[in-house]
Amino acid sequence: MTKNVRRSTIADVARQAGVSKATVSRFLNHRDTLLSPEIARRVEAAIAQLGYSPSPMAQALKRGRSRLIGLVVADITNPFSVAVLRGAEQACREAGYLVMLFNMGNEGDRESAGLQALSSYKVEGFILNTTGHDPGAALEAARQGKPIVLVDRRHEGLNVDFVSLDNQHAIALSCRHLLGAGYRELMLITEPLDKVSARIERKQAFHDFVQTHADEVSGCDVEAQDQTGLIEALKALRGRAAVATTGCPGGGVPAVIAANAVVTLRVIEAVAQLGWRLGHEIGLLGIDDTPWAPYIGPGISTVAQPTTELGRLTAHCLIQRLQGLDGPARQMLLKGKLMVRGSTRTGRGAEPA
Amino acid sequence: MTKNVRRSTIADVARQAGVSKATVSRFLNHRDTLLSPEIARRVEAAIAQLGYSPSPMAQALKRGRSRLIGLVVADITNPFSVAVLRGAEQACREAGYLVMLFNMGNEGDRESAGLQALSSYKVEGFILNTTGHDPGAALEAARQGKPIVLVDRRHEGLNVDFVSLDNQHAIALSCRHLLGAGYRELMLITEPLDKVSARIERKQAFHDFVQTHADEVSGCDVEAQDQTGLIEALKALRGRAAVATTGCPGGGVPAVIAANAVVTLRVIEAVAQLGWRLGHEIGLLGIDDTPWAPYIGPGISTVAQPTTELGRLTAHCLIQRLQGLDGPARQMLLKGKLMVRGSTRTGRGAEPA
DNA sequence: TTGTATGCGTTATCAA
DNA sequence: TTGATAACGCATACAA
Repeated sequence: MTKNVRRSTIADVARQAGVSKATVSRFLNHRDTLLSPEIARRVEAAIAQLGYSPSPMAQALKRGRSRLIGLVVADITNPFSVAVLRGAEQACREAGYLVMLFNMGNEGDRESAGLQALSSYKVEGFILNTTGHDPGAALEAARQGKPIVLVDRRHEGLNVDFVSLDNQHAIALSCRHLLGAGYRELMLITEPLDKVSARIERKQAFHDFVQTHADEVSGCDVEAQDQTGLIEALKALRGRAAVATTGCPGGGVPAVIAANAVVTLRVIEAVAQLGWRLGHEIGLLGIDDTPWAPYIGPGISTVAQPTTELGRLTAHCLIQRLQGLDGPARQMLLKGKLMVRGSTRTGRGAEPA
Repeated sequence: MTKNVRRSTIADVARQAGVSKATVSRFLNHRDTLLSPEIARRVEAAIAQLGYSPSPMAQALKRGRSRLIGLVVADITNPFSVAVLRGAEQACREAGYLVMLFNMGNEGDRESAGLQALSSYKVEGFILNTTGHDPGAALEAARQGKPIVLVDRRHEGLNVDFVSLDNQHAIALSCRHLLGAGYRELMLITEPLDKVSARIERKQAFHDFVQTHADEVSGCDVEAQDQTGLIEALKALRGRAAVATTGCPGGGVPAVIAANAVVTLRVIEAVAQLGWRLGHEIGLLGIDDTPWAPYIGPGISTVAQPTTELGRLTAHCLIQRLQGLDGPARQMLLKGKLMVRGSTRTGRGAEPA
């Protein structure tokens, strides 16, 4: 009713229960040991009556720990980041942690600033989905023994738990599917590598596959900068495919693997501009499933990442470390799932339109 | 080099500068008044040497303020929420605030839990994008004088600053466009209203428009629950349109307004299942622009919300309140922007395929 | 203009 | 088993 709504403190509880603050604190933190049942009851009642709950701030000041987890993400615009964030936030919350968010908005050099800001709030650990271009503060945090878990992107020089899609597997899965669908001329399109580990790994995996299947396919890759470059690359690809594989089933139709959802959309745009039809003049398979993938043209084939799982797993790793788990850095790679749709249905078994 | 990396405190600075802690604190907080230049220099040097920065936690404990802003969002899965979050986080960061995130994952009854968790960290104010089904804690916070700003969704009984798309304008814009394109039979499809103000307002605005233009159009609305219900509604709509407007230019083609991006996707799916072509057998206009809208079928016409702006504006409102701005609750409605694409190009002036 | 002392809400170290 | 009491890092009323 009145205006004075000061949250009750440990002192209030102590007074109400007729004991000392120390006793209340003990009840809270070491309930099991050292407590006469009678006093315990009184304290418990007082806490209930006053609706008391300890101030995390004061606890943080005293203990140096805060029940806070810092989450810094390179670009919250990226739907993949959001999906991970979602899983991680949920898992943290369930474990009694709150998430402090720092979004770098793709300014790679602000990473240290973010970590420091978060550090000053005594976050207990970090989940990082960043480039690692600005690793100073991360190394510092690691050195101080603050647990860090990386999602999706490794940092070189930072040997900590790492959770990610199994990129090797995802690419192999994609390539095998395209092979099975009759495509013989493949191209991987990624954003500029820019030292982002996921991009590098996907490209490497693609190279590996093409190398070990050199008798069946040929492949190349492009780092898509601008839309005109992308269009040129696609034209060149189709030229090669026509020459190389005339007579094959599927008649010289090439296929593109888009290394993430952003690229997928750009390829879709380019193909539209060229007036080609997905699944006819060109095959397309995108890494990252999206809600709209089924409805573009004949449907876009994708490899779906288990995004929420990735987020949850990341949080769990961190929380285990927070609870004292020791041991070498772990690496947890989750498998992607192939979603076959119309954009890769040309070729063997399908009649060209 | 060594392991002991204790952040330096105000006491360290004081010792280093040969002054008292109080003096250092004064330098930090009241630099302008009360300071001999000589001492100021010494303190400043010491701070620089030690790389000192104050602990926000300790400050929060002392002042009751924390440079923290609590952001609670109904469902971070929703791209619109993310876009707003992005703008808000950015603006907060620029103003020296950090964001604590609480995602309710669409569990409407956890709102109070979120506010309380955030409150205990002494966040200075709240940005809410929630249903308001569980308003207890919000009312409590407001009563305590903690500023709250609502985005996109009003809470009844909570008379605070509110930032949103101008729903009335967006719907009128949509309707006028459809009218101009020759559509005469309109239908608004929303998610179940569920007391969500944005949905209610859009529906109301639609009714208003239809009423005041009763001589030109007829319209109805549907709350889409499941996919089969949606399909039935679409069939019925097309039936009505065929009967009502034979002979009209555009020949009895109806149009649908999808009240948000989620609904848009569901309509797209339903239309695909019916084997209709967007822009031919049916018109479609969605509220919320998305990166994929141009590439579905002939392109989906949309009304784009200025999402980042909404987020930034929301944060600015809150920060103004934090800086002491008084006065009645404000309402800031931003205009949406019409993006015309192929899904609404049938009708007058366009020849049916 | 500067320093001393106190308290913010906890936890932890001592005695009792 | 419990209770004073001293920190944690900072801001401020008061004294100097």
